[in-house]
Amino acid sequence: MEEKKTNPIQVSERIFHTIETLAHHGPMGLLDLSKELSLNKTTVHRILNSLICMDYVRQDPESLKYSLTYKFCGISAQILASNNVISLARPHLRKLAEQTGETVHLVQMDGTNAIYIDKVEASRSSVRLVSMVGKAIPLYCSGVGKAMLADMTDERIQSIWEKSSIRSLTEYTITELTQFQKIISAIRQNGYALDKEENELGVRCIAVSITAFHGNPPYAISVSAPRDRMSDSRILEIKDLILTTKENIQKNMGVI
Amino acid sequence: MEEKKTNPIQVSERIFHTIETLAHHGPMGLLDLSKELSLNKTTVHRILNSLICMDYVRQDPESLKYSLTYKFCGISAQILASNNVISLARPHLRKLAEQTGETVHLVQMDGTNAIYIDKVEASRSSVRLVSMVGKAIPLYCSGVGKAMLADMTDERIQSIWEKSSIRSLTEYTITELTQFQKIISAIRQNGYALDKEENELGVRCIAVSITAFHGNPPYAISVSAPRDRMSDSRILEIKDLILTTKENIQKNMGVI
DNA sequence: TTTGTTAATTTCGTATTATGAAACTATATT
DNA sequence: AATATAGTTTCATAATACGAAATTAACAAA
Repeated sequence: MEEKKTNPIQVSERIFHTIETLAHHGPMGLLDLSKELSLNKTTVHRILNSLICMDYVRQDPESLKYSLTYKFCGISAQILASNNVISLARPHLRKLAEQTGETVHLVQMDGTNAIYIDKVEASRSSVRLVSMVGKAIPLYCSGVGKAMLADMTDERIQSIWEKSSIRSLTEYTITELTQFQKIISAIRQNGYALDKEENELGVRCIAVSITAFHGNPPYAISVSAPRDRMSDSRILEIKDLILTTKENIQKNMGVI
Repeated sequence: MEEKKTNPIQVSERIFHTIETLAHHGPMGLLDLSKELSLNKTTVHRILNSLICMDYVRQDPESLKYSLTYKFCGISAQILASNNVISLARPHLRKLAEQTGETVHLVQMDGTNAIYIDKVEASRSSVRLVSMVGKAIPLYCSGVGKAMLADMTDERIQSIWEKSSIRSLTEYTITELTQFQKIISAIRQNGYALDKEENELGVRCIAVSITAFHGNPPYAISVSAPRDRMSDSRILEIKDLILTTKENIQKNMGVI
């Protein structure tokens, strides 16, 4: 039984709760915030002023509401810029997006989630959620997640399955381990994974893992499209393109 | 004389210094970090553990080095997603990128800086810095910055000029206020601003402001390209396209 | 104008909390 | 075996963050 250590700095916990709440709700007033956080309003006021001092929060002089500044985006940009896998994979993702005419994603495994670290939108693709980059998606219900899991041992997969909080996101989400294991074997045979509206209704995607080298975490790429543009026959076309892209990226990364 | 209030929470200051240092340096060991921050190593260790508790920092079990997690990118993504100007402008930026074949940026004014809040790369454009989004650039030495400044009063411009820390980033950077004011008048006449390698050698760009409505901050868009592809005659071609884009975005935003 | 209401801000005595010197552990190096 | 280097843990104490209460500000109703 894993027991999470308690946070050694009380304010730290409170500061980041404040930040996360602001990120989630958008601009908020002091009282709303303190109610939401179950903290004394003085405490929240002090925290906000501290964040304002450092330019992470700003208060609108009109409405007096507090909100996060783009300084967080600056930190995010630095983190992403230091990831050379992104710049390495980028040209290949572009080519794939052009070939398929659909949106292409690059994700990195992180705990029980996959995190979108890059995306290339094809010009004809429909407008989807802006700036997915940074968003997390559970491994068990995403094409990219399953593609990465298929590279791991069955024990590892089961351990991750148990740590995940399995929920039906759509009527197609797989929530039984035995069924999931069958799908994993299929992925191992085919070399690619599918997501048929398991995560979001109306969206299908095809994904392959990128075999990482030495200390790197697992990566995966995917091509996503509305169901109507992603028939079973279309999947077979894209399959070849995405597998070639995988080969090219791995060659470029120095994987044999 | 503006005196910055001292931070009302000591740890808060220290926590964000730690985060910023990690963002800048990448993975670091405890002693390196504590030297860099001029803090007791126990203090830094406690801060890091607090951040690890909340999953903002991870320690590599091999090298024992600490680094930031993608959780910051998640916060950044939420901030950007809540900005409806981005999704509103996106289709127009795409069209412009396609028409020009060059990289198009959307920025938002923030203090004495412009912040990149979106970008669309054209397929043929050369690979530049990955994920600029979130990065800040000074107003005085960027096309987008000058485009936004030209919309303001001369007093406001001077006040921002004085607050900025003017430095020559390249041999073409303008560092004299009188010369700068002449350029601003030219922008007001032409309706667009230029950046001829004032910010980065070899890169030229053409920019226009987006007139914002009610409480919104100023925005601007730009087309950037290597000097070779951005001759004076090419600028005249792009000028018409970017001015039309400006009109279209403003119509779409409800500005008359 | 006065009264009531709601929300943000400031003050200040005090309990709590973060601090950091020192001790400890682990690993590598001479 | 001794020395060096880096990370981790402990604990008495000084410093800090806490929050109840008072204050200010803006607005609405009587």
